[in-house]
Formats: sequence, structure tokens, C-alpha cells
Amino acid sequence: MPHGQSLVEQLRDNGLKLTPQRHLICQLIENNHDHPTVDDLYEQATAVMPSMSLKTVYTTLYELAGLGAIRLVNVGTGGFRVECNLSPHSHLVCRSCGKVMDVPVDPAEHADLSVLKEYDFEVEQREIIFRGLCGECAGRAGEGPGA
Amino acid sequence: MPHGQSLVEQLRDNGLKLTPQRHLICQLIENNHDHPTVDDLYEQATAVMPSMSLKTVYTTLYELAGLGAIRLVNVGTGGFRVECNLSPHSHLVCRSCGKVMDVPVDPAEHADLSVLKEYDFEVEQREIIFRGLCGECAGRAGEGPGA
DNA sequence: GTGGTAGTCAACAGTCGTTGTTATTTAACA
DNA sequence: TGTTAAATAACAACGACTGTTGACTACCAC
Ligand SMILES: [Mn+2]
Ligand SMILES: [Mn+2]
Ligand SMILES: [Zn+2]
Ligand SMILES: [Zn+2]
Repeated sequence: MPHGQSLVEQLRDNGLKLTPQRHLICQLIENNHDHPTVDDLYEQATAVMPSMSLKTVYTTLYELAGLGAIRLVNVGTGGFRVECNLSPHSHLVCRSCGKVMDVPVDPAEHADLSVLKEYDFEVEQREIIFRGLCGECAGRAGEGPGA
Repeated sequence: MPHGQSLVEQLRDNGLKLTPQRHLICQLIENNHDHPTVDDLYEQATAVMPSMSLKTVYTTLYELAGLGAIRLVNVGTGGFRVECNLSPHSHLVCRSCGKVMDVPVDPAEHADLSVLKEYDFEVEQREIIFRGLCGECAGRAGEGPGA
């Protein structure tokens, strides 16, 4: 519950109409504490409301992101992911299966560096990504072909 | 000069034929101490060798990356960038113009955290991105329309 | 209620970055 | 110089995303 408000409340409070499409997309996001792709959400949405258009999913996600209700992150796995977890954290990204997991590493604590003052650059946001292999994929790689 | 060897030397030492296309692409990369996109390189290449195919640029970049001679980084600006600087560093990414700049912040020093041990994940690589506005873009935003 | 108006939507074509296929050409080496 | 496996240009196709358009839907003034 980001900002203590549900996604639908945030939509309404910002003068956006609460259409059935938006309502459904908000529900799907709130029930998903992962990092779904746009296509994940589209598939879940069409299962309930077959007329839902992919464009509407994109548009609604950009609206929610514009409100600061969600974030759209790109970890280099092709297509962005929907980030429902607004608390500061970092990501583990599996280079084999593309899974994205949260780690409680606050970038503001680990990457707030004075050396940046020397650059003509206004830092607004810090991001830390740990790339490697998730347990499942590392396990699979370790198993030989048997005999 | 990564590994003390030129890119063409690394190609040859790994049994790859030294074609004029590969030679040109290597030169372009070594003369470019920025973070060119694939299209940047393609345009520069066709200026010299008009028959060069975009596919060949991609293929050659993946070969060089496979050898560890360059890195291909994705900072979420659409399409990856060619990273010629193999020393450990982090990036400033302008959200307005997409420029990517190096900062001498070694991720291994600032993001090598014991909390990661608790996760079933083999970290291979750490990455820190600072997002914001470059000096030029920040300046432009500050200027009002004048009268 | 009727008409106006702004917001929203599905459908669908188009863009951009990237990859697959294949027939032709070529670098490397005998 | 001939042989051969590797590399290339050409081009179609793909996935992720965006632009356009015309229909539909509150919402409001009268
Ligand atoms: Mn997350
Ligand atoms: Mn760099
Ligand atoms: Zn994995
Ligand atoms: Zn900029």
C-alpha cells in the first residue's frame, strides 16, 4: 500500500476515471508482489476481460508511474518490469532465467558519494543491480549429464 | 588497450578471421571513448564501407563481448551501448538526452555486501547507475522562455 | 432528457532495436 | 592456386512499444 493509499484511490485522487480496465489492472498489480512484465499483466488481464487491449495496459502503467504509484524498471532483460515495491531496495537479476528479486540494499546508503559533486550532473536516483545466477539456475548448471 | 592487447589482436588470438569489416569495427570502437549505440557505429562504418550490414555490426560486437574485449551495457535508454572502458566504474545517465558518462565508482567497493550471502544467488557482477540530468539538460530546464 | 464536451478505449498500423535465414563471398592455409 | 570452413550482405521477421483513429462513455449545462 504505497503512500498508505491503494492504487485505485491514487487514480481517483488525481482525477482519473475509475474504469473497469484500470480497476482490473490495479488489482492485478496489487496481488502481484513480483516484478511482472507488461505481457504478464496483459495475459492476466485478458483472462478476466478478453477485450482488454495491450495499449491500455501500457497506458495505465504509464499513468500509475506518472503518479508515483508504481515504478517501471528496466533491468536489461527486454521490456520493463512493474515495480510495486516502493521502499528503497536493489535487485538481483538472474542472467539465465531473467528472474528479478528484491534485496534490502538501499542505494541511498551505499551509493551516495561525494565524488559525484565533482561532476556537472544532478543525481536524482541511484540504482544498484546484482547480476548472476539464481539458486535454481546455478543448481541446474552444476548437475552434470549423469553417467 | 584492454588486456594490453588491441581488439584485432584479441580477435586473431581467438581464431576469428580478420576481415575488413571486423577490422573497421575494431578501429571505430578504439577511437571512440564514449558509449556509442550500435547505430552510431553502423553509421560510422557505412561512411567508410557502404556495404557494411547492420547484422555484421551486431555480430562483431557480440563476438568481441564474448571474448571479454568489450562490454555491452543496457542503461534503459533503448538499445545497448558499447562499453570500451574495461576498468571498474559506474555510470551517470541523463534522463533527458540519454547521455552516458563514466564515474570512477567501483561497484565492488560500494556494493559488495554481506547481506547478499543470505540469498540463494551467485553474484557475478555489480552495477551502479546514477540517473538524473546532465549539466546541459539541467541548464536548459532552468532557462525560462525569456520575456 | 438532450446536446455538448472531454476523457477513454479497442483496433490496428507503424516504429525501433534486434535476430533468423540463406545464398554468396572470402580469409586462411595447405 | 585451390580448398574449405567461416563470414558476409540482403532481407524477412520478431518483440516491445507507440501513434492514430473512430467509437463509446461519463459528466455536465441547460
Ligand atoms: Mn523490486
Ligand atoms: Mn562506461
Ligand atoms: Zn535463474
Ligand atoms: Zn542530458
